[in-house]
Amino acid sequence: MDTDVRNEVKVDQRPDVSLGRRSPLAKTRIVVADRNVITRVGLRSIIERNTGMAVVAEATSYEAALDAVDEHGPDVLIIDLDLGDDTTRGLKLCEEVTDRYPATKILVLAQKLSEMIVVEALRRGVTGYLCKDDVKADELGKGVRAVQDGETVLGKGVGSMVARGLGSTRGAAEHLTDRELEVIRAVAAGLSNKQIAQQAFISESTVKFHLQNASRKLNAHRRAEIVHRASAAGLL
Amino acid sequence: MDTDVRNEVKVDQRPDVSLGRRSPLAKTRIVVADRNVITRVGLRSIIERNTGMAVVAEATSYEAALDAVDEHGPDVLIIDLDLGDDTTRGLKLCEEVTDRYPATKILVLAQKLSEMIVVEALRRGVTGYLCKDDVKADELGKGVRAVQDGETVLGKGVGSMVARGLGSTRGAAEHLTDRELEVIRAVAAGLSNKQIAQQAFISESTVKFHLQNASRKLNAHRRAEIVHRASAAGLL
DNA sequence: TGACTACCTAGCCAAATGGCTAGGTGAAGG
DNA sequence: CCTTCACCTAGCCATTTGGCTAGGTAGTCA
Repeated sequence: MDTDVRNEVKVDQRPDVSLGRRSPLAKTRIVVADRNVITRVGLRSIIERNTGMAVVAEATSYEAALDAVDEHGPDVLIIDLDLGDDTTRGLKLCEEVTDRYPATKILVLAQKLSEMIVVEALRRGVTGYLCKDDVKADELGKGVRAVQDGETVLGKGVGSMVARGLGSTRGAAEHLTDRELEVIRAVAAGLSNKQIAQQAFISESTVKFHLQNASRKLNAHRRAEIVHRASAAGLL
Repeated sequence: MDTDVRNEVKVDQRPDVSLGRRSPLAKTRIVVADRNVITRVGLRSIIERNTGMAVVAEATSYEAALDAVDEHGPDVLIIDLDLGDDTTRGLKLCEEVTDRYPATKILVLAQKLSEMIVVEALRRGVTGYLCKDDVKADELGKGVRAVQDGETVLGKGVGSMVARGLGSTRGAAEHLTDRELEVIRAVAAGLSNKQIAQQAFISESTVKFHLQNASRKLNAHRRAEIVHRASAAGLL
C-alpha cells in the first residue's frame, strides 16, 4: 500500500529540477520521511485532501529517504530527523540533500523541539521547522507551500529558540564530540568518574575533562544537568 | 473538519453499552485521543480504510477525551497518554474510564516506551499498549479488534518490560510523590541540594531524604541517573 | 485505636564532584 | 609550516554527594 521507493532505473530527471521553479502546471511533488506509518498516512491524507500537492514517495530510514530524493527529485522533502537511533544522521542527510539538490526544499517535522537540532538543521539549509504536536492541519499546507517558495517557516517557539541558540554561542553552536557523548551516556547510567574511566580505558582526569567541556557546550554546571540537557536534545 | 466533541445534550446511551457486547451488526465505535492532528487523521484513515470500524470522535485533551467517552460510549478508546504537560493525568483518565465504562476497552498508543507508564497503565485496566513507531498499518486494525474482544495486546518490547516491571518491584511499582518529582526536576535543572532546599522552603536534609527515596523507587544510585530515568519515563 | 502515608529534620563520614591550572600527543587541513 | 581539533593526563582544593541512623508531625483509613 505504501509507495515503493526503489524499484526503477534511476533516470536522471534533476536538470529541470535544479534549474529553478517547475512549471506552474505541475503538481508540487513531495517526499515524506518518517518512521511512523500513522504519521505518513496522516500527512499524505492531509496534504492530498487540502492542497493540490502530491506525495510521490514515503521513506522510513535515512537511506530510503536519500534514495527517494535521488529518484524523484521532489520539490519538498518533509522529514522527521529522528529516523533511527542516531539523530545526528538526520542532520547529515539534510546537508547532503541541500548540497546535491538545492531546488529540493526541506521541511523538518519534529516530534519535539530541541534547540541543538533546530540550530544545526537550519545551519544545514533546512528551510522549515515545525513541531508535530503544535501544527494544525491547515498550517501544514501553507507551510509546505511557503517552504517551496523559498520562505523560511518556523513553528511556534522555534523562532525564539533560534534567536537564543545563535545569540548565545555567537554563531558556533558547538556540538559534542563522540568521546564526550560516550562519557555523558555513562554518567546517565549512574556511573562514577572512576567507573567510566575503567570502562573507556582512560584516566579519571580525562573523564572529568570531557565532562567539563560538555558542561560548557551544553551550558550546564552539574552532571545531572548535563544528562537532562543531553536527554532533552535526544542525544541519549 | 474534525468531529466536534461537545455540542449536544448528553442523551444517556450507556445502558446498552455497559451491558456487554453490542450487536454484531453494529460497527465498532472508536474514540481517538491524541494531541497531534497528523496522528488523528492517520489513525482515522488507516482504521476506516482497512477495517469496518468507525472513529466517532476525536479528542485533544484529557477533558475532551473523557467528554467524548461520556457522550459516545465507544467500544474502544485509542489514546496517547501524553495529552498535556502532566503525563500522570493520562493514567488517572484510564482509571476513570475503566471504572465507569468497563465495556469501553482502552488501547494505549504511546510515542515512546516507558516502563513506569506501561506498568501503571496496565494496572489501571488498559488492555492494549502499542508503540506508534513500531506498529504497522495492519497490526493496528488487528490490535483494536483484539482489544475489543477483551484480549490484552502488547506491542514489541512491551511484554518483557511488563515482566521486568512487575517482577522487580514485587507487584508494587512505586510511584514518585509530588515532592520527589519537584526535587528531581530541580536536580535536572542543575541545582545543588542547598539551592533546592531554599527554593522549596525545606531543609537540605529533606532534599537529600527525597532524593534517597526517589533513588530507591527508580533503582538509581546517582542523581544523574535519577534524572536520566525520570526523563526516560517522561516525568520531566 | 493503630497502621499507613507523605512529609519533615538532624548529624555523621567517606567518597565523588566541580572548577581550576598546566601540560602532553597525533592527525587533518589550510 | 603552523594551526586546529580531538584526545589525553596530572594535581589541587572546596564543595557536594551518597548512604546511613534516628527521630519528628499531620492526615487518612479501617
